[in-house]
Amino acid sequence: MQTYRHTIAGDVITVNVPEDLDDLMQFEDWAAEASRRGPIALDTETTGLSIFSPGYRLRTVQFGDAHTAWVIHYERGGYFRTLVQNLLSVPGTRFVIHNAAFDWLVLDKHAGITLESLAPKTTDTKILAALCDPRQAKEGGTGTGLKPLSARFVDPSAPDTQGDLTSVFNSLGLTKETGWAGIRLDHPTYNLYAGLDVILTARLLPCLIAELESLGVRNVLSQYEHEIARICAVMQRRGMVLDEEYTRELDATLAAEAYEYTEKAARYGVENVNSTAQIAEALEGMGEVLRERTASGAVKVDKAVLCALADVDLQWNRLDVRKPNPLAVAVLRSKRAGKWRTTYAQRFLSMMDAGGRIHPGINTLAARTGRMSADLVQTLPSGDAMIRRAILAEEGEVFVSTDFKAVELRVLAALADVKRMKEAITAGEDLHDYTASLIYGPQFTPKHRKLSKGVGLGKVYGGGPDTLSRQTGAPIEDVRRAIAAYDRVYPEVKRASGRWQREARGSGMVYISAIGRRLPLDRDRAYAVVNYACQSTARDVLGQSMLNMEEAGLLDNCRLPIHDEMLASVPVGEAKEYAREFEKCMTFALRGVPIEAEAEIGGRSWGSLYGADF
DNA sequence: CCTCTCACG
DNA sequence: ACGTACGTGAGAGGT
Repeated sequence: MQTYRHTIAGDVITVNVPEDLDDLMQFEDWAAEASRRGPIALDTETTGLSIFSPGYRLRTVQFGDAHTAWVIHYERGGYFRTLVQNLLSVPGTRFVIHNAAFDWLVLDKHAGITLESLAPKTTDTKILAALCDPRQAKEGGTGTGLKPLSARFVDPSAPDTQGDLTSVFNSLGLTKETGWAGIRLDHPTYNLYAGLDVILTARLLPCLIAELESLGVRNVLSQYEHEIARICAVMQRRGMVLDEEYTRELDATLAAEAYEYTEKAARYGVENVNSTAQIAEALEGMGEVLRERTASGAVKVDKAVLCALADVDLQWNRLDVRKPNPLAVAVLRSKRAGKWRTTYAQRFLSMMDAGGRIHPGINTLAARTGRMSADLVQTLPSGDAMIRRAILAEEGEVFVSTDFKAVELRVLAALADVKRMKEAITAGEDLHDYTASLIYGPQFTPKHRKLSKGVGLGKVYGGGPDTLSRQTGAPIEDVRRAIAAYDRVYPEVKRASGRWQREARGSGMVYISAIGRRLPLDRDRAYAVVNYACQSTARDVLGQSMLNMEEAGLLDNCRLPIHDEMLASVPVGEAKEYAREFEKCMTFALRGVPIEAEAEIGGRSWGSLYGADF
């Protein structure tokens, strides 16, 4: 047995690293005893973060309580492996994990322990921490990482070992990326680090439970978040089919386009199309006047500035108000091709698993409002189907996308009890149509509706005329008229904003959402409470729908939640029936206000829902 | 590591 | 007193 001692919060703790069968039997005895006392802290060390990439390995599995950690070298196989699998399969043994979804998926994929079996036995300290304070560290919160939480609740010096391990990697000629796979399994710092993490997790649990108790956060909210985490982990494990051949062609096409326009930009003296300083200098040399500045005082050279010089709107439609500047055109095209290639095509290929699938990681509590985020696919272009075309439904299936209808506005109508909004919704009127008629009169066009949608949403979140006009492209006079009309028609919104801000000030600048979620406000932008309340409740409306989907047997079809939408893969012959089922799961009343959804049936590729013909 | 830019809801 | 859009992930440049 290798044994390490360390001090945490004044206590000497022990990290045991079993080396033979006798050591493992001691571990077994400890585990039997520890599981009777309470949940066992659990963690894994692996070769990296992309669980589904070829060659990925599970290296160690750690177990522990507040004073003792056991680092089991799973990679050695044999008894090391079977003992871990046995312990994780014992009925009734509970575990506490920090960021459980990651370890669930690692153990599911690489140790044969299904997430369906492990999730019901798990408490996730990251979820508990997010329910105490959902803010990231840079937003003024504690953050929800194990280290910052341990520093606050357990021991201020707890995070120091992290830096030690990075310097060990460096001293071995390894980096932050290669270190996890390359370091020797018996390296002392590696094992100490691995052991400390479970001890910190074990110590964090009672602190966070006490914190939640004192803040009055109900246990059902925590249980609900654990269900959502499990459901999203199932979707992440499934992943989506990548059209590899198409993606490779796309990569080549975008490379050629980027090359062509980078060359053109170079003729005007711009060596690097991503350097705003170079572009500004070259444009000014051509006689263009650049008036806009960024917050830090630099010349602003963004898409809006370049589009104006290229005589196109933000959707690249020709404006015909000036002669297009050829450098602006070249920079726009080169930057877009380059970004789309690296951020989408190449990233898809690099993240593809051995079966040709990609697995977007879902963070179920990413935003301060509780909104989820997904890596890899959250922000694929929607105006052009080229990128989404690379992602496919299952063989013999098609994509169905079911969207809520104006969910944030319906939530607002429910929360703030907005009379005319509720009447319009109940009467089956389209809220954005209604806004458009307020601004443009009954003869409004589809383009008017689109502008009105932006104005309507921006307005309720506190946007002013300038911002709303800039964001939506609607003329400023129209925006002013819309704002005046809004305040007349929906006076309850402003009143609710004031009331919610007062409530928050009375409880340490925290607004408590409809389901009891704590939403901290920034003192100097308390008006954001309207956005927080709507965004957060809309997130939980989607969360409730996801529980409904699992109940209806649709979880295996679900692929990705996207704020107000569920993307699903369904058998081509039964698409209509599935579409109705998804709509049903996303339809219910919120304080008497109907929440409704509409399914769109596409083809095999995700791009088919955005205009692609496949 | 911070800033800027750009993609989405 | 008045007015303020909100929330993400990701790549590249520059300090």
